[in-house]
Amino acid sequence: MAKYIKNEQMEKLISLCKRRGFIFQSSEIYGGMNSCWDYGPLGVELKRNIKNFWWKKMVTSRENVVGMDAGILMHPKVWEASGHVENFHDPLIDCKSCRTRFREDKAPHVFKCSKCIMKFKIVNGVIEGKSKYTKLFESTIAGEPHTYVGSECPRCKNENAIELEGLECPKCGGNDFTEAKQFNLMFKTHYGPSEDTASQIYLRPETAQGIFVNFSNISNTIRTKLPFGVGQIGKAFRNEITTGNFIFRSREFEQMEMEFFIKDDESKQWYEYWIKERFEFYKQLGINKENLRLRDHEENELAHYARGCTDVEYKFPFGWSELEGIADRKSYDLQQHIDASGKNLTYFDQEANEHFVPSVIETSAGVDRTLLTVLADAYWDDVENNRVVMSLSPKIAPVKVAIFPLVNKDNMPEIAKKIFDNVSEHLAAFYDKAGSIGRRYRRQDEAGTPFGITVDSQTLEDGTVTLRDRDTLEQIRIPQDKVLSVLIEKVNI
RNA sequence: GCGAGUGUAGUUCAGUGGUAGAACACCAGCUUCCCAAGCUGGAUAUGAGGGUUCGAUUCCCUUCACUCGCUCCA
Repeated sequence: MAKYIKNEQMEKLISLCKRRGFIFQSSEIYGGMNSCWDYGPLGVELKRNIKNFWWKKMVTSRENVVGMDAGILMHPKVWEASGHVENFHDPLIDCKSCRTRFREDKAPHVFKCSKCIMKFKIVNGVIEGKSKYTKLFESTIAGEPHTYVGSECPRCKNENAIELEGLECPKCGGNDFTEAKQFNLMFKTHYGPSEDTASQIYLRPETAQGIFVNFSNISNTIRTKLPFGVGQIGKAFRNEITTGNFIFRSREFEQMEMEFFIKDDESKQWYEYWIKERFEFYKQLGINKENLRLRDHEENELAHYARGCTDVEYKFPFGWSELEGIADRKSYDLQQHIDASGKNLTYFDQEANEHFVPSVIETSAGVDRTLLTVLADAYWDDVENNRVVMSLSPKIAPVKVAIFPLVNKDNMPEIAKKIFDNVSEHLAAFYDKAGSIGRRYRRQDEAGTPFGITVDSQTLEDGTVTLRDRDTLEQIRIPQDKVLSVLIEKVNI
């Protein structure tokens, strides 16, 4: 039941996005493309406003952060060094009896001893059952399930005795599976017109590597000292096995990433600083803080090189989901490129007179996810007034003000148009004279336009117009020559 | 990719082996002095391809998309 209501909430939002021109399905006239989305007139403005806000907060307003824009196409060796070629795939198997598909390494592994009756099961890296033998075993062996094979039996003490009996379906308990199939998550393409294997390259699966491979270029040109950061916004591509939840997970998406280079002994302080900053960012976007939370990654969730990772999550209608990850990656990424390229990607500390590889704190956010968050958080049914409202923050609203003549006569359209011409040079504005005033207000409520200016008969007498607030419906009168300055003040709150 | 379900105007829903209908939304005109009012008129749909049939939106096949689950992550 609860699930039904949640889906209904998403469907309302998706429907509004299409109706008002925020987001359309890609290639709709050809039947649509699976989880590919296009941003319409309102969507593109909203997205651009979000990216600009991030850029301002993370790059231009900071003394020690600079920006860059790397290409989507990069040398294939970048992805070997980063570990994406090797690790960015999933071995998946299907249970033949219940047809469930899951990751081979995450399935329960059943092991037995070839010399005695010892038998045990590993589920999610933990030994099931707590006999004295399994306890003994747990303390001596750790890691991926396949590393257990060939170890000493804790019961009969025979060396090289443990072997894998088989996997067990976590759903039905069956043990007959299809062969593991590798799913590589990187998009392949060809560089140049000939499609031989030598020309095979990848679309970047993340923007971060563009920053790491340019580390020397940037640190040499900006002449700044540690700590300093490099921010980037751009498209990334992943052949995800499963996509969905509207624009939440798609194969083409946009990231806003910042790599902050530091001395390793300052990592804790900066990690905590950026977690706080990034959480604050979403609040400043106008997101209700009740719907935001931070979640520390468990030890077993962490990549082997990461010291810590914290997610910013939002409570979507489909559940709590990740918007951004803030990670302490130590010096892993630069070191990988040093090893692979043979180039010296170190930093020279004048005071200590030493070269070292900086550590890095990464903040990695999804543009599309942030946009979905903003939309989901702004949406509400104003039942009392029989309307749907998108309470977008004026900072990011696609249109800041709509300007109307109350009725389509008596010189009101001409006056309103004049105000529009003046305002639209400075703010995103919209002019509408058709239909009843209530209908025009409703349309702007759905578009998330925070303010409405209406020219009425009193304007003809004393030169004042009404200023309507989208959320409260309250109206005040202001002189028509003050419209622009009042709006600018309100939008830049 | 696998399994289950679903595809009719922009949206929500009817309906039929024989010319596809409504409500709301949309557009135009009239009207209208503040929150989806009214009047008149208008445009718009059987996801795509194939098969069976005199005739298919309806029956069959394929495909595409959507929803849920497995999985992954920004």
